[in-house]
Amino acid sequence: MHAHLPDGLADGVFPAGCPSRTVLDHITSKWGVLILLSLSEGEQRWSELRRRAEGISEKMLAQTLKTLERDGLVLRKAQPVIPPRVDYSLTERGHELSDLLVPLVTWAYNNADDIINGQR
Amino acid sequence: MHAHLPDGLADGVFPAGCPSRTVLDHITSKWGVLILLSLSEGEQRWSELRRRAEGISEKMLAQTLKTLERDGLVLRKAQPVIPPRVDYSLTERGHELSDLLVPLVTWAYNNADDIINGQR
DNA sequence: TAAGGTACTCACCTTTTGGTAAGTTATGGG
DNA sequence: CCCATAACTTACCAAAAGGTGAGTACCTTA
Repeated sequence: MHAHLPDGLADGVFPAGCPSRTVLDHITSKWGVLILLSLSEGEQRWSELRRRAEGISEKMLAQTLKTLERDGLVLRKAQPVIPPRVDYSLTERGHELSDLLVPLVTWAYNNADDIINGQR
Repeated sequence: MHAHLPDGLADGVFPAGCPSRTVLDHITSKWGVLILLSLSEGEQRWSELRRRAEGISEKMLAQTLKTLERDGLVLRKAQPVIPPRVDYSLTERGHELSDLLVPLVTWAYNNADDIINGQR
């Protein structure tokens, strides 16, 4: 009936030093989720990402993009022009992930009001 | 081909004060995810949760469980016995959510090594 | 009488996270 | 000559998250 955890986590124990903990932290970080989701709609420039992930600071945008790029989830294409132009997009792996993230965020979006107002 | 965002988020903008931001923060919090996942395997006691979400402190366990309970995702059943016995389980809404969280964590678990070692 | 078990809470302190404002780069346009 | 532009980086500071160790409750068992 319900989804179940992979064998390695079957007993529900999540080892503290496990790489999956680190990855989970990256992909569930506040700004990480928002950027991944934004990019799931297509390639975008730095300034566009800033606008779409409303409230993010330049510092956090840079930091988050670097982490996602190192993780092979986001691709950075810089054009050697002045003023600079940099396009960000999801890698194949990033798409795999965002396909799982989208239903989650959609659920959060649909249930947010009920949850915050303490209904049901 | 790819999953897409709900209409309210169609332009990829996530309003800063939006309730869905708050909910997203709760359900993607480091310990929140782990507890939700652990409970997806069935009802558990406080001490069992402590053990399974390896590394969590009592303070964070209490705090996280309170948030999840307030959000209507986790049910707290306290039995009036000494020593105390409290059982935690997912609500229906909690199950809906964990069904979306499980594939995400499974993906993270399967890809963690490649991501951390910078492969692909 | 004293210790043990369970599920907490609290006060205090450290660590991490994140914001702000300034600086950087190189070129084209006025 | 100088300002605007885009995509950053840096230093500094404030805020939030989180750890530690102690304390609490109450009954049961030794």
